Order: sequence, then structure tokens, then C-alpha cells
Amino acid sequence: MQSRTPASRTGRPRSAEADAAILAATRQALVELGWSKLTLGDVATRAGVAKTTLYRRWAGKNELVVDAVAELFDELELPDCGSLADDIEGVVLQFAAILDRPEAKSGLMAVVAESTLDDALRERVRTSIVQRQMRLVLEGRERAQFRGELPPEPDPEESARTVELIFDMVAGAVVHRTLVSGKQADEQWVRDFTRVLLQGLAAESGEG
Amino acid sequence: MQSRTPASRTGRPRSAEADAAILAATRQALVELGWSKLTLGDVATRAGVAKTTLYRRWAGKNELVVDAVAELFDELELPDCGSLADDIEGVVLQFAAILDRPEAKSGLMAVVAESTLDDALRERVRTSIVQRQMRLVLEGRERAQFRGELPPEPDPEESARTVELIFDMVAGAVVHRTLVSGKQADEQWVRDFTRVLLQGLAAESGEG
Amino acid sequence: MQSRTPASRTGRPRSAEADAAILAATRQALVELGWSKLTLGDVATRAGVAKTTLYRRWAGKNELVVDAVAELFDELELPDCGSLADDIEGVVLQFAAILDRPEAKSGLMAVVAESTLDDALRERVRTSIVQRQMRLVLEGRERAQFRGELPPEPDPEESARTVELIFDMVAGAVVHRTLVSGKQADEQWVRDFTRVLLQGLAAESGEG
Amino acid sequence: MQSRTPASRTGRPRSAEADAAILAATRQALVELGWSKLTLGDVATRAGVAKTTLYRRWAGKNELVVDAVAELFDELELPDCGSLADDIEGVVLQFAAILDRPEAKSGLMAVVAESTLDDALRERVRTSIVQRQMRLVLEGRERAQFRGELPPEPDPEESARTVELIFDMVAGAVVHRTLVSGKQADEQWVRDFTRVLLQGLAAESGEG
DNA sequence: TTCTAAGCGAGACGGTACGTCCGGTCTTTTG
DNA sequence: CAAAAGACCGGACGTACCGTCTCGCTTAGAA
Repeated sequence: MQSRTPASRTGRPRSAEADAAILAATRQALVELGWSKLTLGDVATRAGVAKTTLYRRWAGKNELVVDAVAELFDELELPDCGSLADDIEGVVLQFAAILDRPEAKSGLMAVVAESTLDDALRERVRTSIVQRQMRLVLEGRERAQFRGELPPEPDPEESARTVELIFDMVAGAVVHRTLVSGKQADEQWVRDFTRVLLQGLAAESGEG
Repeated sequence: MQSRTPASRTGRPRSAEADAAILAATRQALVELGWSKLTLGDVATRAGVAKTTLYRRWAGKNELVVDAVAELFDELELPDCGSLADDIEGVVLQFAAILDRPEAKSGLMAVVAESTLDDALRERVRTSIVQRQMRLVLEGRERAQFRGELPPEPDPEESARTVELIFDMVAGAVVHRTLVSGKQADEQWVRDFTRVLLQGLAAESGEG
Repeated sequence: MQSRTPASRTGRPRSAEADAAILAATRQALVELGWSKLTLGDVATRAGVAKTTLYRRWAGKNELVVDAVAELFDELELPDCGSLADDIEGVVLQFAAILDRPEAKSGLMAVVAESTLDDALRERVRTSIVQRQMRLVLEGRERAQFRGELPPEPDPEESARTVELIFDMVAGAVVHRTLVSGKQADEQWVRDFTRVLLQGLAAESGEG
Repeated sequence: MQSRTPASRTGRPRSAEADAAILAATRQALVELGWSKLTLGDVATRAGVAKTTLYRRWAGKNELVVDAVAELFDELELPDCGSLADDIEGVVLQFAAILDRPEAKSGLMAVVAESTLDDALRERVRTSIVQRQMRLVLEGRERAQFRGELPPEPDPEESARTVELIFDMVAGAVVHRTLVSGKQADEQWVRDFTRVLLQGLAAESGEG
């Protein structure tokens, strides 16, 4: 994840437990303190590890938090509820549930904020978090096309544009609802949202 | 804005210039350094003001940045382009343009992240930034109803829910596109987005 | 004392009470806080006076403290106990009693320390405090010569030297006993000291 | 000196050079700035050391200055000039020479002043500076008794009282001469002083 | 088995910013 | 005018973290 070292043959190997302990401690600290009050010294203490061990593995706070948060989203998966609308509702609800956890809220927005002036960090965020979940959109569309709910997409350029748009709309709306509006993305909201999104897309493709 | 002092009659009054200079310096520092490297001492220096003057007016970095960023969004206004779709496209483009400015990017996301563990700050963000721009949605819907593009909304509860949903979708999608996907919300994207949104809403209200 | 303003005829006259209140507040603050923690703002508050009023009268902390401490030593007077030894014992005890008061201890030593790098301040200390009490030595010797306990001093140069020496020995010993050794200059100590001093001086003049 | 740490086996050991550099820088700053304008930040800079390093070793300005000044007095030693009077003259002249150095003047009086309201500091001053030089008085008396210039002291209580008295008289007179009277304790003055002291003591013990 | 390179804990190190406090000055309104 | 009030600039305070640097001590694969 963070190590690109091509496995040095000699010397004492790095402790595998340390990695897990550090990431867990990071999430715990995010919950209790939030990003800005989280300190690497504190994380090291919580993980029962020396500061040097931590710095040997991560370049700084941002990189550490990205890795700690990224793990949270790996549990997302597309449920098979029989219809596209239900599938989407299901995954959006899962996404909202994760975003509602304080370690995700605080950490995710902070690294996004940081990444606005740090290209390497933005790339890391996109690779580790965003891009990794793009699979859900692709998988969902594929399944819907198989079911006949969506027509096969002939134009690959327009297709890519649409996938991006969907992703921006879904992720953006849930994040805004949860973090900015400060209200829960409950079932009612998710149902409303999903219906607007799907009907908009349907009309779009019907016309276009 | 930040002062609720009911005007003490005696003593030297606070400098009005200082406020403006500080907020401007804050935005400049956000551009050059980003939120996390912005220091109040540096802002004070840029503003030609003592650190104490700054602390007399704001409780900390977060409050200062909220006020500095909030001013950016006041220039938003709903253009009258003749149709609802064009009006929305116009305001979304304006919004995207503001979000593309580095002081907005860095500052806004950071205070949102901070506000996840600080209720007072979240309220300040909502009051100073979010709620203040809700006017655009209301004004746009009103105008569209007057034009006959949208039916008059009879159920006030559902109406409120819809306004919130629209706001989450618009703001969320633009923010996600700009900050997370790291691509510009250009005319093409805005047109696609607006069409999906409006057609979704139209279908929704047609059914509901 | 501190004001050299040649009495401006016009405008509101300075409050006479303020001076006394400020000096008293200074001494009180010396007792409670000591020199280094005494602040002019605090003195002003204690005196019920604005900081500006204080600065209009004194140039700074050191000058203020010198004046506040100087007043303490004006109550010294040479008792007439019948013999030189008893007179000296008496005045030394008085001196020790004053030095035992915390406002004197803390203030006096501090301004002496400050004066080591500030010629104007040293002069102020010498004029306001030290020189003013030299009278006691002169008066004592005169009285003793009148009584026949000391021979008339023919050589004026040697006489001056002796007066200075006595002053250094008396003031120095009492100060050292009180402040450095941290023990009281009680009757026992004063009697021992006085005897050594007088017998030393007697032998000296007997030889010389 | 300041560290009572019983040598922690683990971690990076404290730099021994830093201690010396800090104390030297402190003395230099005392010379140039005096006690009240000496700042720990400035001392750290002069010593080429971080402020934290300084605070890790000393609790504050006072403790630091005590240690810096204490070292100055360690060079005092009782010369063997053949007679008690000459020995005393010699050591008093040495003492006066040290006190004439600006780092001693400014620093010593200031910490004495500070110690009037801080018992721990007074104890530190007494232990590190005063008591440590008491050896000179003891050694001098012993040597004089060996030579037969002073009778063996039978009563231990009176003996202790006399040692204290001598110390108060010697240290006090020299300090007062140097710092308060503002004149040099030159050979003439030292000879006069020593004669008075010794003859006084001689007469005392002759009687008592 | 011994060697040896790296990992590890502890904690000192040079820095930077913090938020507070004071020193002095300046600018109001009130007397 | 003086005085009270209090905002202002500047600068030091002592603290907290940063990221780096020694230390002495494992640890496990290579010699």
C-alpha cells in the first residue's frame, strides 16, 4: 500500500502487525480528535509504536490518513436487489452509512482539502479511494444492461462521460447531504434522490 | 459578522479597515499556502496588523476562514436567461467558477472537515455560507413557476424536501467534480448535469 | 518627585490623589507579586487609574518602583540611646525591620540589579534612596564626637573615606543577612555586628 | 548541576556541549542586555540551540541565571600570603573583581531580588552560590588558627555565629560597595575594610 | 554459528506556530 | 485640557508538534 520498496533481502523485516495497529490507531484518533488535532506522536503512542516506525512507513499525516480512510470504503458492495433502482438505493445507503462514521467524515474531507494544493496527494486520493469504487458504477450499469433496464451504450466517449457524471452526482450528493447539510441520508432521501437520478438518466438517453 | 458586541461607547473603537485587510489577507494566504499551512501570525503580518488584533475579533483559524470564504459566494446571482435550464446552467457555472478559485477550494473543504467534530463551527458554516445561498434555489423555482415551467408546489413539506434535495445535488455534484474528480465543471459537463437534474425532477413531479 | 513639568497653568490639573494611590498600589503589588511579575497595567487597576495616567507621570516600571521604595526609608531616624553603640544598634535594627518588609526586599534589590546597566537609574537610586540616608552616619558620628566617644576627625579626605566604609559595611551586612543568608537581623546578630564594627573602627583610629 | 536525572539508559543522551554553550550564552547576554532584557529565546539563539533544549534543562530564567552566575564564583580561592590579613585582602579583592564583571552584577542581584518571593529559588541561590563559598571562611580561619593568629574556637555555637557574621560582613560590604555605592572596591578600600574587620574580631574574641 | 543490515523503542534535537500577556502608544468619549 | 477606557503594534512567553537524529537493543536471513 504505502511501501514500494522492492523487498530488501537482508535485515530485520518490518513488523506486519505495526501497520495494522497504526492504521487502526489513526482511525481511532480521527474519531476522537478529528484531523486537525490528530498528531503523529499520539497515533504512535496509541499504536504502541515509536514515532520513527511510523515515519519509516508513511511520509506524513496526509498519506497516513488517506490509507486509513481508504480501507473503510472497501467494504462497499453492490447488492443484487433485482432492479437497478433498488441496487442503487442499496449501495447509496451503504455509502451514506460509511460517510456517517466520524473517522470517514473528518478524514476524507480533510485530505480532499489538503489535496487542493498538493498534486501528489490528490492523485493518491483518487487512486486509493475514488477510482477504486468506480467499479460499483460500472458493475451496476453492466448488470442493468444485462437485465435490459438500460440500453447497451454504443458511444464509448459518451459512456465514459456519463459514468463520471453519475459518480459525481452520487458521491457529491451524499457527501453534501451528510457533511454540509448535516442531515442523515436516510431512506426517504435516498429514494427521492435515486428516482430523480434514474429518471433523469432515462430521459437523457431516450432523447440523446 | 463576527462581532456581537453591542457597541461599547467608551474607548478607542475597532478599526474597520483592519477587518477588511485581515479577510483579504486570509484569502491571499489560502491561495498561496492552503488551509493547513496558513498561520494566523502570517495572516496578521500580511494584513499589517498585530496578532492580538486578529485574536480580538476571531476565536481561531476556522472562524476566520469561514468568514473569509463566505464573502466569496455573495457574488453569486441567478441570471435571467429565459428558461429554467439556462438559468440553472448559468448559476452552476458561476458556482463552479468560484469553487475553482484556490482560496475557495482549500478553505471550504477544510472548514467542512473541521466542522464534523465542532457543532458550533458547523452551524457557522451553514449560516454564513450554505443557508445564505439557498436563496438561489428558491428564487429559481419561483421564477420557473411564474413562467409555467414548473407547476406550483402545493405540499409545503414535500416542497421543502425537494429544495433540500436540489441543493444537495447541485452543490454536491459541482464540489465533487471540482475537488475530488479534479476536473473542471465546464460547459459540457454543466449542460449534461443540468439536463439530467431537470428531467429527473420533471418526471418526479409528473408522477408524484 | 517624578514630574519636571513646570506647572502648566491651563487645563485640568493632575489629580494629587492619583500619585499617592499609584505608589501605594505599587508597594502592594510588590508585596504580592514581586518585581518581575508586577505589571503597570495591574498597578493602574489597583490604583483605580488608567494606564495612561500612570505613564504620564513615570517613564517606566523602574522609576516607579524607585519612588515607591524610597518612601519606605524616610521613616528611619537615629535614636538617642545615650551611647554610640546603642544608637547604632537602634538604627540598624530599624533598617533591618524595613528591609524585612517584602516590598522593600523585592523592590530594592531589583532596581539595584537593573541599575547595573542603566546609569540614569543608578543615579536615581543613589539620589533618592542611598544618599538620602547618609545623613544618619554623619549625624551619628557628630553626636559621638560631641559625647567624646569618637575623636574629632581632622583629615577630611580620610573622614569621607571612613564614612563611606561605614555605610558600605552597615548597609551591606544588613542586606546580606536579610536577603541572601535569609535569616533575620535580630538583636543578637545586631549586637555582635555593632560590637565588631565599633571596636574595629576604634582600633583603626587609635592606630591611624 | 540542574539535572538530578539518574541517567536514563534509553533514548538519545543529552548533549553535554549544549549545557556549556547555554551557560556561556547566558553570561554573554547578561553582559550585553542585563537581566531584565535577557530572553530565553535570545539565549537559545546565541547558544545555537533550540528553545526547547533550554527548557528541557532549566525551569526558567531564574534557575538558568543562578547556574550561569554560580560558575563565576568557583574560581575564587584563598591565596596564601603569609598572614591572615593579607589572605583576606587577597580573597576580597578577587571577590570584588568578580563582582565587578557585568554578568555577575546584573545577574546576582536580580536572582537575589527574585528569590525574596520564591523559597525554592532562594534555596538554590544559597546552595549553588553562597554556601559553596563558605569554604573560604572556614579554610581561612583554620589556617589562621594553625598559624596562631586566631585562638582555637571552643564554643561551636558561637563559632558558627561568628562565621555567619563574617560572611555577611565581607560579602555584604563588597557587594554594597560595588553595586550600590557604585565605586570600585580597590586596594585602598579593601585594606581599610580588612583592617576594621580583623581588629573588630580580635577585640571581640579578646573580650568575649 | 556468527555476522550484519535493518527494524525498533526511546527520547533529545533544531524548528515553527501557537495563543496569551505586557509594554507603550494612540484614539475615542466623558468630565 | 486631563482622565478612563480600551484598541493598537510589537515582542517575549512557555508549550506542543514537527520531522530528524542518535542511542542501545532485537531480529532473522546470509555467510
